[in-house]
Amino acid sequence: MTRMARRRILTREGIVAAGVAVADRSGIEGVSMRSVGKELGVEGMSLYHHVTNKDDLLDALAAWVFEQIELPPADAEWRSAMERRAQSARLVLRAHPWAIGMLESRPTPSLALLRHHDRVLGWLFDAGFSAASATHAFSAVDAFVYGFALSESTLPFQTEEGTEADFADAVAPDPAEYPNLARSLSDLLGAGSYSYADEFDVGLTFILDSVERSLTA
Amino acid sequence: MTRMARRRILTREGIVAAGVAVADRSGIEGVSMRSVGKELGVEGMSLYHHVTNKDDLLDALAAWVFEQIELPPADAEWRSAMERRAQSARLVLRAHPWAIGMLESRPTPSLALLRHHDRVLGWLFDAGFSAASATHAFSAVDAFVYGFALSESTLPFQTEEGTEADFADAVAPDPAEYPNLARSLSDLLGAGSYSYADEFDVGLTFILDSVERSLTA
DNA sequence: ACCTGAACACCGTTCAAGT
DNA sequence: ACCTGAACACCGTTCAAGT
Repeated sequence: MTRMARRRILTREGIVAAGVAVADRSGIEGVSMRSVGKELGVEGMSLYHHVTNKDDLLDALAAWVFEQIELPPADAEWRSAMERRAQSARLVLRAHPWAIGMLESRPTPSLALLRHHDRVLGWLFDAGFSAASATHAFSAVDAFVYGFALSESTLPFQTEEGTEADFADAVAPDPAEYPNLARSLSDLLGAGSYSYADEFDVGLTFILDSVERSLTA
Repeated sequence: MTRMARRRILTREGIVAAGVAVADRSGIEGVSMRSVGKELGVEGMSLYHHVTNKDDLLDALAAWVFEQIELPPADAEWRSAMERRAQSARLVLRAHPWAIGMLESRPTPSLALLRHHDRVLGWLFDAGFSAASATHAFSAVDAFVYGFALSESTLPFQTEEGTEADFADAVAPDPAEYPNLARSLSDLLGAGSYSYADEFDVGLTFILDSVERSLTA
């Protein structure tokens, strides 16, 4: 309609950026060839000149999110590096929750993913981990990070907003039927400062403490 | 067509069972009102007399999967009970990977979920955990279990089938570019008996060891 | 070379119509 | 009361047609 919509520039990068914008706004199910096209002022069918199909576009979205994760330098100390990477991954997945479950899913891993994994293993090898124990540490931390992001994204309340108390009021489990749930909620929220977000650091520390112990043992 | 298709019995349970069958066969994106209807020899529109809409059907599928998870008795010892529950959850999610990410996601938790959570907290309270430390243990284990199921479901090779070596041959990272990845793969697979599935027990032990230590400390 | 419009085989959902 | 057929507004994708 408007003369602005006429652009000669339709690139893969631009399409990915538009896809991220649509997904952030309407979730992954809101991403269609037509909706991403509209975001760029173009028909959905035009995208097929730059991406193979929708699956290719989703691959590109997953790779984009993965590249947002901060990766400490190769010579970093293993534990703080694992921590920084985990914290960054969690923030990225909280900002783009539609990406959880896409990250490692695609059959052809992106080059960024291979580089990323190689560096993580590097930290651990430098610290004296064997291949087996490095894999143990890596697998446990990643499963926890992804799972936490998954739990956080599907939680009925939003973290980081102090609405846990509102949530408790809304749910209010019958103490006769669910005594432990009721006790847990009243203890945690009665204390006044509970935040589910803190569970991330606790869980990560559980894992890294055991990993560290297994190294020095 | 056939006279068999005429049935007077179209129940919510039957619809859920048909939905599970379709999802197991074609994934969650294969579940449509029409496809589930066809599974029952009925038009898709007929389902609306027994489920509110597709979202309601998906809620019911999530609840069904959740109920498949084995829950040890209320008086079980906390650590072995947590372990059995985690192992069962993992097996259920491996059998129905389409359910990962649906389990805790729905705004109205099923009664089964509340009962389940209440019992888990009960084990921990009986062992002397505070509300805070019980929540720490619960959150960490669940994030790990869900995340591991997620990783496992998206892995390029199938676990429990010994195809890890085939996978390594297929990927074969360039040792010049990804030295740590190459070393890791050759060390693990050279030893001959690597199975990604074992990482589940290792990671779970990492977490439960730290939890146990925090209890007795 | 790049974008488009029509077409095809699908969706979820509504609703009037059948039994 | 329960099931259906047509209809609506969507999908992904193909392909001939436009520039």
